[in-house]
Amino acid sequence: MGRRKIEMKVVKDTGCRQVTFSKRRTGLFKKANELATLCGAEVGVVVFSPGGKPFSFGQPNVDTVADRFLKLESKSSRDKTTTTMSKSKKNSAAAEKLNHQLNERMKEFQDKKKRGEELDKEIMAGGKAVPEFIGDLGFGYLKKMKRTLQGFRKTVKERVGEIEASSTLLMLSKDCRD
Amino acid sequence: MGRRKIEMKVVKDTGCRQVTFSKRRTGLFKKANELATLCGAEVGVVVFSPGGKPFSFGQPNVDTVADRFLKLESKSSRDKTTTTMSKSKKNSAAAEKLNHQLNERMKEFQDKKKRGEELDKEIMAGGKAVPEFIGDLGFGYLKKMKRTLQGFRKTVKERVGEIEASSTLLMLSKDCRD
DNA sequence: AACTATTTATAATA
DNA sequence: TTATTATAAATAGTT
Repeated sequence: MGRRKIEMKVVKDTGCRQVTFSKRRTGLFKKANELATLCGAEVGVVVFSPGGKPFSFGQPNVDTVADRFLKLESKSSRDKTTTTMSKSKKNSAAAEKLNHQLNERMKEFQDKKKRGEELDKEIMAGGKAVPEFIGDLGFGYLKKMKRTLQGFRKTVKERVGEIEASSTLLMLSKDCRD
Repeated sequence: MGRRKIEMKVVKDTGCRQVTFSKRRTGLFKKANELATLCGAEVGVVVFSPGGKPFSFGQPNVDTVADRFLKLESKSSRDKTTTTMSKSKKNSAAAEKLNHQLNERMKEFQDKKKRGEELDKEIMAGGKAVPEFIGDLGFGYLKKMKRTLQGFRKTVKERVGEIEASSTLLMLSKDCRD
């Protein structure tokens, strides 16, 4: 969207990143406002700069939207309050919750993927830089990181199994074949 | 940004407004993600459709960002980092940061995993409850969910491969064998 | 759900 | 920093 296409990774140059942050924050808020205006939707956006400075946009205002969302979340995690809902409504709500969780997880993984790529690049920088990089860390730290990575791999693998099971269940149901 | 320029007021036609809402919501979330990615910023977006359905995007996740913002009112913090670090210190710091992030995400993941298991139990409650549950959802929704699950599975599988690669790299280095 | 014709956002530049 | 401008990206109307 400019003179050149840019890679979707952190902008290295600090000054450039600052400018990009400022421009894109403005653009994001403008888009949020347009969505609210055109569709009569409530929209809340909160941005923390890398330096930790908060910026926000809200229609009708951020706090209202954030509160509404947070209350919704805490309510949906306590299903005891839904005793007056019809069964199909409850199921829909549960399904929506499941879908939301899946979306959240997908985003997490996208993020993990990206960060993993960054780590790889960092490690690989300069081709033979790996021993250097690792050399700077210390053995104790490396061992800890190794365990961390192993644990993480295990978690991911377990989760893959669970997802397989869940999705297979859903897909096995009739009327769900395309 | 389309065949014609449109007025910035609520779109009258219901169907058209629905389509606009969907397209622009997607666009807004994409922009939010780009801002977070390019600038290393935390971003949270919450949208309520005119019908009251909630949609959200968050980096690292909406609740965190929303909480941080809502609790901000009484606090202000700032930390200037030293720019005179040695290379090895910088690398250590970077690695530690990465590790910290990884740990944080693992915690998040464990939590989500637990919640997912609970949800699975809920769904499975009564043994034969699944077909019933699915019956209430509608085919269109199921198809969407199926695609979501398929996409998620693919992402997870890819990520497993990447994790393997990254951790193998680290583990291959000498002095890191226990 | 795809597909363009346009508009809009923005990366590089001044 | 602010303004300009050449391109990339988003999307309104269409199929």
